[in-house]
Amino acid sequence: MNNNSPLADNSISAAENFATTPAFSPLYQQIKGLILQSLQSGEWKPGESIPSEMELAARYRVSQGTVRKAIDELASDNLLIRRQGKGTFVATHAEHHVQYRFLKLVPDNGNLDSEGPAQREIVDCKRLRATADIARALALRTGDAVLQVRRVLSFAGVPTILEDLWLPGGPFKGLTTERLADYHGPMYALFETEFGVRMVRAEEKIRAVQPDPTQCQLLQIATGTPLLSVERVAYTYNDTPMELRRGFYRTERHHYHNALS
Amino acid sequence: MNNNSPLADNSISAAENFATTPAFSPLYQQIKGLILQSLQSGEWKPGESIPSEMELAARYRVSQGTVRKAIDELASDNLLIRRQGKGTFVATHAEHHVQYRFLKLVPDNGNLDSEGPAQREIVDCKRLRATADIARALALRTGDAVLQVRRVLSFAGVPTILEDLWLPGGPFKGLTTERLADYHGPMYALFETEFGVRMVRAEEKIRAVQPDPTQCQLLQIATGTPLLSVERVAYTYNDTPMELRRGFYRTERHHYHNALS
DNA sequence: CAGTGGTCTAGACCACACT
DNA sequence: GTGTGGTCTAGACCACTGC
Repeated sequence: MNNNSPLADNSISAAENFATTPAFSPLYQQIKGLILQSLQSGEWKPGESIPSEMELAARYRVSQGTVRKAIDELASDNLLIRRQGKGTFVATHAEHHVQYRFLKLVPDNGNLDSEGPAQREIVDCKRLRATADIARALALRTGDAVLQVRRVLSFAGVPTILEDLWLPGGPFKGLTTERLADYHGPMYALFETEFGVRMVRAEEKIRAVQPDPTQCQLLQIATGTPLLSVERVAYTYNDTPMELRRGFYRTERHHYHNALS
Repeated sequence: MNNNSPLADNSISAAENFATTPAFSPLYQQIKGLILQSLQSGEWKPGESIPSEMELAARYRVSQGTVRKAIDELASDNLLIRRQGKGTFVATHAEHHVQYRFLKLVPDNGNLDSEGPAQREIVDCKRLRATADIARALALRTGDAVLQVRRVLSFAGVPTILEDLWLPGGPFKGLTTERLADYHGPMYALFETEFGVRMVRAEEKIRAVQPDPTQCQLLQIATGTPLLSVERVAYTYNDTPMELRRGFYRTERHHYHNALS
């Protein structure tokens, strides 16, 4: 038996796998896991192309079709991007056409691009110790070091979003106000290039809230204007939470858009 | 050439199709369209099973793999549901485990089921003529007959959602307050069984708003309590809008949950 | 047991992008 | 032209369901 195979013994041939594996896992799922490992380890970096289907098939000693199915799933999870004739690429937040991948706020007329580039103003950035609820969200312990960032996003000159972010201190060691302020582009793109942290998915909890005085001042709104509260936890690979974000959106001329199916 | 084929001439064989079609459309996409037609025409009804992959392959004169890919896409669009060993079924809103398929409001602790069954109270139901904005949303003309429904949903006895719905008069001829009030279950399930209208996807625009006095009274809230405004347009097959719904959600103990990827 | 969907393979050929 | 992903086929066998 060929123990040099990158796959576990039970997967060297499909037939063996099917016949003998107790907790059955399809070959393509195992391939998917191996590809995921390579993404995680940084073997293939965001924006780069991964090896061709034929190469991967040879590497994993399976048919092209099996690799294809693995890649298909990763592509539908938005971890990879297929481009016919060119190759398969690692998804990134740094490309212009996916600028606002996780931002679902859109103008009532048109789209965010039609309002020109967003102005990003860093209000504050400091290190502190995690409170209980922040620690829980980030899978840390209470008192662990975290980074807190407050910023305001404006569209067409109108302050529209106020956000507080909390990041785990470890992975984001070295992040400063200056570094944030100097960077013009999606924050998640900076996280990728500077800290090797790729946000892969997120969950949001949305509420309607009354603003407090500070929020009113930063967003330049009257005290009676209700705000959309958007609490997001963003995850890297392996469902590891890497960011807690509390956003407050003005919704007089914008709305949060969601497609259901 | 076999003109009795259910497929267009350019699709009788894959080779011909590939070689000669000007606006190239993959075979499996065409099959997908044909299956969609059968769903739309009611040949296969919600909850029923469709023919097996082998049968469909014979019917459309393609390989099982091609049918499979067509069904795969329809299943990922939530139009069909595959069950290994049993068959492929037409999706429906009438099954218990998909009760709240389009409702994204969940309790801060637990899920909607943990709060017991929702109480649905029909406040109002009347026919009227479409205003300009309602007509636009439903692809009707201003002044066309529409049905307006107002209802309140309560969870654990607490009124939580106030909704106004507008439905096109034609497809929903015969819908009355009584019929709605007597039906205990998801409204979209009633639409399926009584009117043959299957909601397939929807889009929502979400805002934070200040409630008006009527809303305060129906939801039993203080005038200062901000509400989540959720405006939904729901579509049947062919992207035909079939419902406009304006919901107002209380978010003191619930939140709108959204997963991003 | 038979019938269904699910996985895997091997091979052919097409569409697209680059050079 | 060469190499990439995309489509299609035919056949084998596995896993799950229900008779």
